[in-house]
Parts: sequence; C-alpha cells; structure tokens
Amino acid sequence: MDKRKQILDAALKLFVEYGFHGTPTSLIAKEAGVANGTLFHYFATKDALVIALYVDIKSRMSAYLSEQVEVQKTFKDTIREQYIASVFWALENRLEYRFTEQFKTSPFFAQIAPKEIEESLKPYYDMLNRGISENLIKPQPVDLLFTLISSQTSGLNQYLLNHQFSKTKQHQVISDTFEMLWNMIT
Amino acid sequence: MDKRKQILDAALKLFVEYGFHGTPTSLIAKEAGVANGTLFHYFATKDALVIALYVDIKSRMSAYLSEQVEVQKTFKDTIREQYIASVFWALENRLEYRFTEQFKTSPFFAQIAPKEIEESLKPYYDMLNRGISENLIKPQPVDLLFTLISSQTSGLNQYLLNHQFSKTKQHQVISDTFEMLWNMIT
DNA sequence: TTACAGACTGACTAAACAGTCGGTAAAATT
DNA sequence: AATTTTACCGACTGTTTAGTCAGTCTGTAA
Repeated sequence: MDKRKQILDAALKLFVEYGFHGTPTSLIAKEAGVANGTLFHYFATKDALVIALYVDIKSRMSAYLSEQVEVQKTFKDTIREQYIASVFWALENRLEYRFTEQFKTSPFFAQIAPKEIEESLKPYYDMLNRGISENLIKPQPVDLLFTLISSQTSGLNQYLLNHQFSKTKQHQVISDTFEMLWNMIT
Repeated sequence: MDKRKQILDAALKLFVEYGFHGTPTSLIAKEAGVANGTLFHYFATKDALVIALYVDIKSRMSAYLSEQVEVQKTFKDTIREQYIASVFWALENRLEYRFTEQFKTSPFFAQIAPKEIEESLKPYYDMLNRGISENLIKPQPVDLLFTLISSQTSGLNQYLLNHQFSKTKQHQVISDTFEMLWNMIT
C-alpha cells in the first residue's frame, strides 16, 4: 500500500533491465500500479528518483551489514564476517546489487556528496587502521586497502552471480577466496 | 578527416560525461562537427553506435596489450607485465576506461555475444592454466582466478584515477599491489 | 458537519528525440 | 565519358518523454 515503495521497487526492476534513461517514468508508474502524477508527487524529477533509489538501497544494505556482523574474537574473524555478509547481501539482493554497480559507474554518481561517501566508509577505514596499528595487516594506505578489498568482493559477486552453485559450493568458494584475500593483505 | 572516427571520439567524450541515453545523437553530431544524417550513415541506430564504440575500444586495448606485453623469463614476470600494461592503458586512456566500466554494468553489455567474450578471454585462461599445471599458482578455477585478477586491476585503476600521484609514486603503488596480488594467487 | 490538508489521479503539453529523406558532390567502376 | 556507388548534408517528422495541473478522494480534527 506504500506507493513510494512501490515506485522504488518498480524503478529498481526496470532500471536494471533497461538502464536509467532507457526507462520512461510512465513505465515506472505503470509497473508500480500508480498514476503518472503520483511518481512526481514523491520525486520531484526522474533524476531525484534515481538518486533516492540509490540512497535507499545503500541504507538498507548498511542496516543489513550492521545487523549481521558482530565483532568477533579475532581481527581476521571480524573481517571474514564482513566479507561473508557483503557477499550474501549481493546474492540475496541481486537487483539491488546490479543497480548499485550500474549507478557507481554512471554520471549520476557524481551527484552523491563526497562527504556522505566518506562518512559511510569511516567505520571500515577505522577498522583497517586498527589492523595496521596492531601489525595484523600490511601498512598500506587504508583507502587503497579498502578499494582492493571491495574490488575483491565485487569480483567474487560477479563470479557467484554468473554461476549457479549449491549453498555448500558457494560457502566453499567464499571461504577459499577469503583466505586468498587475507593472504593479499597480510 | 575520418568522420567515423570523429563521431566515435565525440560519442566517447559525451557518453562518459552524460551517460548513454543522456546524450542525444544531435549533440554527438554537433560535437563531432558533422551533420546529423552523417551519424546515421555510419551507424544504423544509436544503439549500434554504442556497441561499435565498445568494440572499437576493446580492440584498441587488445592491440595495445599485445604490443606492450612480451613473454618474460618467468611466469611471474609475464603476469606482472600484463598487470602493468593493463593499468597503464587505463591511465593513458581514462575516457575509454571509464566508458568500458560504464558499458560493462549496463544493459547494453547483454548485446555482446558470449562467444566473443570467451574468445577474447582465451589467451588469459590459457596462461593461467599453464601456471596452474606448473604449480606456480593456486589450483582454483581459471575463470575465478581471472575475475579476481581483473577486479584487483580495476580496484587499482580506481585508486590511481582518484589520486594524482607522481610517476614514481604510481610505479611504487603498482608494484606493491602486484606483490599483493601475487600473494593472493600463490 | 464542516473545513482543511495531503495523497492521488490521468489527461494534457511543450520540448526533445531518434531516425528519415531528398538531394548534392565527389569518388570509384564501367 | 558515362554511370553507378558512396559520403555527406541538414531540414524535417512522428513519436516519446518528463513534468504539469486542475481537480477528486480520504482521513482528521475543530
């Protein structure tokens, strides 16, 4: 019954299928089962809808991660938890994942304030800094480390999304690649 | 004087700035300094132009790589050469790199025949297979290894593209991250 | 029970768009 | 030299698009 949500859901599905500009607002409204005008009641412009969708997905992902991940006994275990949760999120939210991948390389991404990005990255940077100061991982710049870890995760996502593995096999690939990641940063 | 090339150049620049559908064909023609109709003389549709641009860039990149990279004394050296050349290509062809990143996550990418993708990947897969059979790298599936290496490269590109480092510093980051990559796959 | 606010509608419009077409000029083929 | 093919032009068009607007419906609270 939440029309705003319905619009966002429809937009997500269609954007992933046809691209941002390849999807007319009229089609989004139709798919969402609302009137054309309703879309513009909730979102001033189409661009605002795209941005709002990204922000919405990012916040849901953050919520998922902080819900799933608890600090573990060791640093390595904590990082592993993070890694696993990130990959699971992508597997369980394929459309959302593909949308964010598309968004991040698009010109829209420039409209996200650098400050907000930095803000959302801070906890990860802090954690990595802790790891460095305790000599648990390589003393490289944290933003480099973070970028490499993220890329690894997205590489793995790509791999898992392109194959249909059983849960067992999935787990095995995830833990194998985590060990590889760990070898990389230590 | 090559109008086809002018159109592709203009399209590249504008697509990176405004996105595929955010760029009207009329603007591409204007930027290229040709008539509107000329664009459609060379490319049947706008979609065809986007695809042609991707194919063109990919082939220029392949040419660059096979020109730069020669087989080295050791397996590790060969992989390092590949790694360095890939990163240099992205640094020297920033627009092209950003375009391909955008393209690969877009719905357009589905229009590239899987066979062609496989074809272009074959030499890399062969090389990795060789490394595995000689016990030089981890015995993981080659497509997984390749995806992880590619992701690493694109992570590094992102890092280097976001910072302005001196040539010396750039080299240092590249060789540091290559050692990390090597630790990952061995 | 009336007054008001905000959710919601869908027909509408002005602008933008991809692609066409009738034509010219130059190059290639005969 | 004649003919055909190709490169190129830019005004034009039918369609599609984002966004508007005048007004209806629904809930709430005075």
